[in-house]
Amino acid sequence: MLTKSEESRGVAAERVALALQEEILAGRLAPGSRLGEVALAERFEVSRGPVRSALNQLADAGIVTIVPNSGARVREMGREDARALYEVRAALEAEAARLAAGQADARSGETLTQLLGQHAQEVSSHPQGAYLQGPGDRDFHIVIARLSGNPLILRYLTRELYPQLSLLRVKHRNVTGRGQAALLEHRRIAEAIACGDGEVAALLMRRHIRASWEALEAQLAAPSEESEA
Amino acid sequence: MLTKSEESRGVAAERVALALQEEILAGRLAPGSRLGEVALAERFEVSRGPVRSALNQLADAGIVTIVPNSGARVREMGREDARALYEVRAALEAEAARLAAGQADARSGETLTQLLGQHAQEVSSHPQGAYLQGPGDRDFHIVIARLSGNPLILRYLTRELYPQLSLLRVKHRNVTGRGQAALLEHRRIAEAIACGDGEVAALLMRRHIRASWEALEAQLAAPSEESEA
DNA sequence: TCCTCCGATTTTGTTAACAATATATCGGCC
DNA sequence: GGCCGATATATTGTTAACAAAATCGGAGGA
Repeated sequence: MLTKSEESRGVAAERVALALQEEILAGRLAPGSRLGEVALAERFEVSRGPVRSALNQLADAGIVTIVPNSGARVREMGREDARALYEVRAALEAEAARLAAGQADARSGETLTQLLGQHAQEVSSHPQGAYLQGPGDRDFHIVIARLSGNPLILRYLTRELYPQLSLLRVKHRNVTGRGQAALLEHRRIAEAIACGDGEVAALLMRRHIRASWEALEAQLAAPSEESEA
Repeated sequence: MLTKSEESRGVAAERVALALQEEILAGRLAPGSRLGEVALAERFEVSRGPVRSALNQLADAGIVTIVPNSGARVREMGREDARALYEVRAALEAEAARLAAGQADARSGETLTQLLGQHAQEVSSHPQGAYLQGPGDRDFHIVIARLSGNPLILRYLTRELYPQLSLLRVKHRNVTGRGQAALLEHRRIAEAIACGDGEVAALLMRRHIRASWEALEAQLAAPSEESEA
């Protein structure tokens, strides 16, 4: 199962899509920026065909919006978009936790506790720090999605939800910062999964993501946020 | 919010995608069939560009598989694919039910009971009949997704999960046939939503979909099913 | 008889030019 | 001076030709 095979269609298109996604998620292309096809084609030294394909991919990933006969722009996420995103995330990750618990073997719990050990180090070195932002936290959630044995969930998370979450964080730098609390919640989730208790794992995961949402929502209040109709 | 605006990109592409999806879900294009670009371009009297775009859309919807440098085929869904699909469906629709219950106003419950009244008529006219298959049952689930107030869930259901479910049913004609039971379950779900009891609504919805899965899985045992690695 | 290698053919990936649509600018009019 | 309409520009949608890759068939040899 090639990780990149699905819906790629071409080498150049893939290259452009990857590079664009990287730039958008790094914040170098601000939300709302126009993404003209000719400009992109020149920048990446390809034709407009692959650029078109790449833009469609990114539109599916949810980080650009395409208006027919008008063009593509970096997506602007409003408060309602963010809320909907976190609701879907809660549902899918809670399901992932439930399924992972159902398939818990000895190796699974070991993997999780080991991962959490690494995270504990990182958190203690950055006392009130990032944790949640980098690939650190994400790894925990992705590992659980893997353990769930459901490739569809893993695909949705990595290809749509997480890119959109990263896009959300472009506007609000250094969000969260609730590293300690998150780590503790991760521990309890891992424990429930290791015990094979799917119901508890799902419940804790749902709470964990809800807490993450509430932390973000607090920061989402002040800035000017308006989603166009 | 234009219903078709997202990720369409062009009129011809949209037309081809719609027509192809219709043919695939109607079973006229069997799973595994090759979808050569030139052949499709000639059939629809357009160039290969829109055809390519349409195939990418259908690949995102999950009803065709694209192998780079090789081509597109109508997707063949194995047992594991079906299981993963129903797991995701359970998670998303349970969440939709929960959210719908949380936003229950007077009008919502009325809409649901009215819809169920129609369904009851249909079921009684087709005693042991279809119900689940047509747009009949689907409407119930889609209405709940609408009531959830989460456009993302609605989008996933209509654009990815339900097309894939239809594709599953291509192989196994006249599946389910548990119309009476399903209708009863729908009634109880609607009741929970009308009462504003999100937890119960989510639980009942999850059970409902699990029952649907088990009915399908029973029919999935006999036929030769093998998903390529 | 089976395997391997090579070439021909078909199919996808890419490109550049053409057509249609939307956006912006400028002149006229109220 | 402000608003409306027509023209001009720029951008997307589409097409057809070109290039590269993969598949298929057959010839040659073990």
